[in-house]
Formats: sequence, C-alpha cells, structure tokens
Amino acid sequence: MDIGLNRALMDIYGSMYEKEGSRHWWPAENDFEMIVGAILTQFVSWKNVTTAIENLKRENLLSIEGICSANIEILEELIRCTRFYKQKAKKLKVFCLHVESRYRGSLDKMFENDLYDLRRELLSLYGIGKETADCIILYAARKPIFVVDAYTRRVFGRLGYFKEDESYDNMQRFFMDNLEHDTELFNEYHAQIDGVGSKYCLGKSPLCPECPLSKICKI
DNA sequence: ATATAGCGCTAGTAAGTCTG
DNA sequence: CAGACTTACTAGCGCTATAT
Repeated sequence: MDIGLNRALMDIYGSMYEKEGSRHWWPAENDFEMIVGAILTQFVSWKNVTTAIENLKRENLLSIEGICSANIEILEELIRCTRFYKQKAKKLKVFCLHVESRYRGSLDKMFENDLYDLRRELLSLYGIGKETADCIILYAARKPIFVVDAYTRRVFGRLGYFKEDESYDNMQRFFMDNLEHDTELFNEYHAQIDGVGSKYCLGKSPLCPECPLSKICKI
C-alpha cells in the first residue's frame, strides 16, 4: 500500500461523499433482486432496469424458482426494455438454474464460498463477466472486492490516474492495492464514482463547475 | 407579426459480455 | 482483438397550430 496514493484516494472519496452523501447502493430489496439488476443493467441505464424489475415483480417471477420455471419468451417480453433482451433472458435462466441445481436455490449457500472461489464460479457462468461478478460479490455477497467500470475509467482518467483504455484488472488492482479492504468502503466508493460519472463527469460536455472533484481534476 | 407549446423525426448516448 | 447483440431515452431540430 502506497501511503500517498491511499491519502489521495481517501481525499477524493471524501470530496465526493461530502457533496453527495451516502448513496445507499445497491438499490434492491434483496440479494436476488440485486443480482437480476446487475445482469440487466449491462450496457443499459438504470432507469430501464427499474421498469424490467417491476415487470418481473408484477408477474411474480422475481425469484429463483420463478425464473427457472418461466417461459423464455415471456421472460424476454418482460425485460425487453433492457436491450439485448434475448441474451439477458438466457443469462437470468443460466444463473438461476445454476443456483437451483448446485445450491438448492440458496444464494446464502453459494455465498459461503470464499471470495475468489465465488468469483471464479460466477465468471464461469454464461452472462457474467468481471464487472457483474464483482458487483454480485460486493453488493449481494458483501465481500470486499472493488468494482470498476466505464465511469471509473472516465473519472479517474480525467483525474490523471488512468489511460483512456486502462484495463479492468489494472484499475481494480490500483484501488485494491491502495485502499483498506473494507466492504462498506468499497461499496460506498464505487457508488460515489458512479454518481459523479453519471451526474457530472459526462462523456460529452461534462459539468465541471458543479463537480465535487473539480479542484483536483486535470481537465 | 412574433411567441411558444406540442409533435414527429434523427442522431447520439447508455452501469458489458460472448463468440470466433 | 473486432463484431455481434440490436432497445430506450432524450437533446436538438424543424414544423405547425394556437395564443398574444
């Protein structure tokens, strides 16, 4: 751990937190809803995910048994608003069938695995890449792993820490090497980056004057 | 004549992952 | 690596209808 970097990262965190307050991430009623959200939000804004989750709830399909037994075309229709709906319907099926067959439908049982075993297992499933796996580990299993994404790359790129095309692993290592491994900190830190990335640090015409990081930003 | 609200259209943008 | 997946929302624009 580099003490200077740790202090810089905690300063950045403090500036964001001070302006935004706690973000209470991830917004879901339970672990399973969180996981469904994580899969559906791939390359889609959160607003559309909310609609899809409401659809699933309305049809009483927002559960492992529900998804397992649901007709795939019905499922596709309910989550259509989250783009790539055919792939995503299949992804939900694959995940739920896996938990059903290997853990008798118990997420808690699955979460008893240690962090890196759980990560390997999630990554082996169709539809779960690094970001989704890490989101599930942090926000549902509540184990300390740092989630990075396109917002992280953009925000920290503009702060001068990352290249435009920095790899997922490099970004993740950067945070995990220089922060205390604490589930609550990782949770809130990612949520704060997400907030700044979607509210101020926009791709086109960012709103720098309002941004909590403007005083330490390079652009 | 000018202002403006409402509508339809287009282009750009949006929390990734898999396959070959 | 690039290509595939392949929807929804919205800002921005021109157009028209109605109000000043």
